[in-house]
Amino acid sequence: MVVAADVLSQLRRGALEYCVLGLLAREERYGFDLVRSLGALDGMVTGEGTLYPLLSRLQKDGRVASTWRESDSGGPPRKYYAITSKGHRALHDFTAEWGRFRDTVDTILLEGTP
Amino acid sequence: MVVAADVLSQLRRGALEYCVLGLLAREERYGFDLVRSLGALDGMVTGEGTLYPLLSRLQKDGRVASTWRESDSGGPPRKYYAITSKGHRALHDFTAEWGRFRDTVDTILLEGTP
DNA sequence: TTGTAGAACATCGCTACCCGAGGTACCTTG
DNA sequence: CAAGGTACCTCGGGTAGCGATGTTCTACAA
Repeated sequence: MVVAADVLSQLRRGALEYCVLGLLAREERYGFDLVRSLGALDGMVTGEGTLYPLLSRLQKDGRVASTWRESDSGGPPRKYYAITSKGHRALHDFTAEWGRFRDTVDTILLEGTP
Repeated sequence: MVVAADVLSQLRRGALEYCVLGLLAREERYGFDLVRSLGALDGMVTGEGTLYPLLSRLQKDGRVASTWRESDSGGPPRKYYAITSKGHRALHDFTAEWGRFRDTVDTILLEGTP
């Protein structure tokens, strides 16, 4: 029963998807690289079993587009993902939702533990 | 396919539990009242089908304790929930986790959409 | 040449939990 | 007594994160 890990696992739900879009909004990325990047961020530890299905979902919904490209440093080819205009719109909408949600949670937590 | 509602539904996961603890940290509450209070908060719309199982879980884990009390304005008896010391500790720990998680998401979203 | 290691992709089954729908009991009011 | 609001609860479905596992490709060492 690893408490903190489980708590974060639930917190990531819904947000992780848009964090990936946020990273892709800056530059193209391939899946394995995203796993490592997210793993380095506080509270965003993920594995491939999470990210690959997530990326498939994003592509299926047209929020990202992918292109295969050879690795520049050996190894198997990489699948690069780029955000689409639909993805940009989704990210924009989520950012607004997130702001409201975040403020609500902050208010409840801070007023609850004075 | 109601987009915003689904997004929020996922976001609430994990956080809702501690928002309830946060509300209970201020004063005792009964379930139905919590449903109405949360419904009035931005991004926290919930139903009884969400809240009652959640309260049962909290009690099972010893983070809240309940006492039946008669209604002071007619109607069926109410089950009042109070936060326990274990609940306070859990809330405290989560608040720290939440702070880190929130900042990480904020950073990614803001840097992604300049 | 073989084999070992790492990079990079993918899928499967498990689990947690949010949610709508439905159900029961209590009390007041007409 | 019937109707409606209050307040409790349960069930089934769906979604998404996660560990385990598998596959392919390249580089490099023995």
